[in-house]
Amino acid sequence: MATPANPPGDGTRATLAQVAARAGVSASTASLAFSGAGPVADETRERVLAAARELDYGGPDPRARSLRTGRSGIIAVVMEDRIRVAFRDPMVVTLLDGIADEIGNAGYSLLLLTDSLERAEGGLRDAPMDAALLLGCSTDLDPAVRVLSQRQVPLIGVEAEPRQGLPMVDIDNRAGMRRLAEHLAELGHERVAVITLPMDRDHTRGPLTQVWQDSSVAYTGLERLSGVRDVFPDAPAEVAAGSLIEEGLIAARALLDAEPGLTAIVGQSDLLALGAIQAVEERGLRVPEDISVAGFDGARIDGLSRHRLTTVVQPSVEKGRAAARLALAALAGEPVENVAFTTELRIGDTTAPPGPA
Amino acid sequence: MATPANPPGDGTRATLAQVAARAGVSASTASLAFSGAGPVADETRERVLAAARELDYGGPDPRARSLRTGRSGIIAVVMEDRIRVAFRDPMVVTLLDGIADEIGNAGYSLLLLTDSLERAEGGLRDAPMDAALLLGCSTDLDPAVRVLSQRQVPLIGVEAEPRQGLPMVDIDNRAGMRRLAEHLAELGHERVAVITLPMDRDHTRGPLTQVWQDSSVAYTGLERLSGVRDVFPDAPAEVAAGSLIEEGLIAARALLDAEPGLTAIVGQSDLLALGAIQAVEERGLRVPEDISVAGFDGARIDGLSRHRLTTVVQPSVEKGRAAARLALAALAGEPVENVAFTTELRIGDTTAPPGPA
DNA sequence: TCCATCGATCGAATCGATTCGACACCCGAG
DNA sequence: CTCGGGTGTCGAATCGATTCGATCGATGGA
Repeated sequence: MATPANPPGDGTRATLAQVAARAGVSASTASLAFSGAGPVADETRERVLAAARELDYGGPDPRARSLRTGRSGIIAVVMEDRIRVAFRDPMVVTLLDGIADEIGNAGYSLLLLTDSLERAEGGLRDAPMDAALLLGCSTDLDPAVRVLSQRQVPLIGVEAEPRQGLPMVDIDNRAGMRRLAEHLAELGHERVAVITLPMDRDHTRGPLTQVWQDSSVAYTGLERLSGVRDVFPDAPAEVAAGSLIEEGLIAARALLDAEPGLTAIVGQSDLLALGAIQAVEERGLRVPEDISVAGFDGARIDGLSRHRLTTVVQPSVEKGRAAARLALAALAGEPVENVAFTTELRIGDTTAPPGPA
Repeated sequence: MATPANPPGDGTRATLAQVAARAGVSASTASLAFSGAGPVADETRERVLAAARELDYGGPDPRARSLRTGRSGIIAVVMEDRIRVAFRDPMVVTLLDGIADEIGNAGYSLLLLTDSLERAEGGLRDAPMDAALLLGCSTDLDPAVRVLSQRQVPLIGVEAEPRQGLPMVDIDNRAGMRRLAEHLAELGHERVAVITLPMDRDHTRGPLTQVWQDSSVAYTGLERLSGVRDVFPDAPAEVAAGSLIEEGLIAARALLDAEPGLTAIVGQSDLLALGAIQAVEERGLRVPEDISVAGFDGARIDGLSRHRLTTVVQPSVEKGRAAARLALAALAGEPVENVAFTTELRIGDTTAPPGPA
């Protein structure tokens, strides 16, 4: 205590070895004192911690630790879109929340990556990570998958296209949509149209063409479409440029123009459906009396609408948790298996029997 | 090519040394071949890369690299709330987008941390990072600041309470709100009320009391309040439990009940203001004819309202970029100085002279 | 013809911890 | 009195790269 410690703020961090020296113990013992692994006398531990305090030592360097242990304590989430875009979708946010919570409880932190920018350095190629979760429904993640599996990073997919050797978390998109479609059919609807999620990376709008259906870039969107067409084989579909209210509005306008006899519109997400409601109402029509509208997700969207949307509820937070658990299992060397959640039809007040028109 | 390389998928990553050996060069040369620093003959580089391919080597291990170089390539963002909550605020999302974009361009990745959980391991205490950005307006981040400065991690604050030695990015909350209040005064308003951001960590609702104002837990909220009170010294204020539409709705109902003569409501965020509009309209009153409503942020909130909200626009993405640049500057050893952005009043159609009532 | 220079490569030290095996010591049981 | 079994501590090896200085030819100008 007489000798002045490291001049505070001299820029050079103290090392464990220095702390150990000052406490009069070996580096190994000091390490044990910090990590708690292995037996250390209380008195010794105290001395080490005191020395650390005097030297302003902030604990073992994560870099060195991770080199030695082979673990960085980081799990990455890879998204397709940039944050501003991706996070406008409440499903992405809740999913991420589930992931963060679960890995946080296990002592891991969340690294946010967007694959979009294939920069020379940084990101996918260089960032330390113990595992990665791939978000998104398109095959656009292919390059990311390649880079990361080359790095031998364990990968988990969420709503990704099924792919050899990629464990996944998914929901029954098709069955859920089929149940919704059946609900509409039972109400008596015959002319039903769909607003789909984006079908290509360019986020092109327009009527869904055969080309898109074949190229199968957007797995989730096509699955949900199939669910509706299981019941209404000829249901027309309009592709939106994003899962957003205003996109739903745009797409619904197009549908209302192109399909005169329409009695119901199904959005592939709740936001799209809300946009559709706006489109219907701006024409002076009523929901559900004149046109029924339904969505998908069960998003809790606050204050957006007077209606309680009929929708297919998916357990988004749980999906995130499950994906995180899969990653943790992979890290623990346990076997990982695909996880599938089921959805549930929630009937609100936006669907009703078709009007007399 | 005759000798079989590492059995693919044997679980053990090849090392740079093995690659070097196979290519018949030293490890140093192999390192140079990968990093591009230093002169390497083309032919040699080719041989190294070929060997890497044969051994299925995915590039230098980030853990080892970061130990040696002292850089992890990670910049952390520390938030107060959990993701699900924080990301409902569009300002947080755009801010984060700016940050991610800027640090991404510099080859860094973004680590998302919430300080809330002071777990024994993981997170603030253990995660590798080269710098950290602190988001949020309360002094609740104190423990986080302590832990991180002990670790000698360079810190940058965003909308944080001014604090000794913490470089910051901020906006002129008070001046912006003052200008908005002046706009209302010019229109002839005299009875103006405010809906404030949460004032304590518990997110307590209710009329703003002196206790809250003194404890000064919510820097941004108090600044914005001062701006209004510069013009309307006695403006009553209702504290919301979050920057959400439904919270604005709740708070505005309380204000409308408690303050009969009210002619204008100022929300401290656009979401709060939108809630206020709903509250006004659900009483059969019109905006702006009967009651004017204004917000703060200039958030682009899609499809939420028929109105164009009068608001104070802040450059949220730029704020994020600036914070990121500050962090990068700190890492480069350059001097970092506080950055302040100015806001701009945007007059929409939700403010008008007070009604004849 | 000689020496300074540059290009290409290599050896060895280093980053800061964790961890395995060994060692000394003390206790109680036989 | 001795031996087995904990405890507490230490030494040394190790994780996988980066990087500094040295070496060695070849080149080119004087």
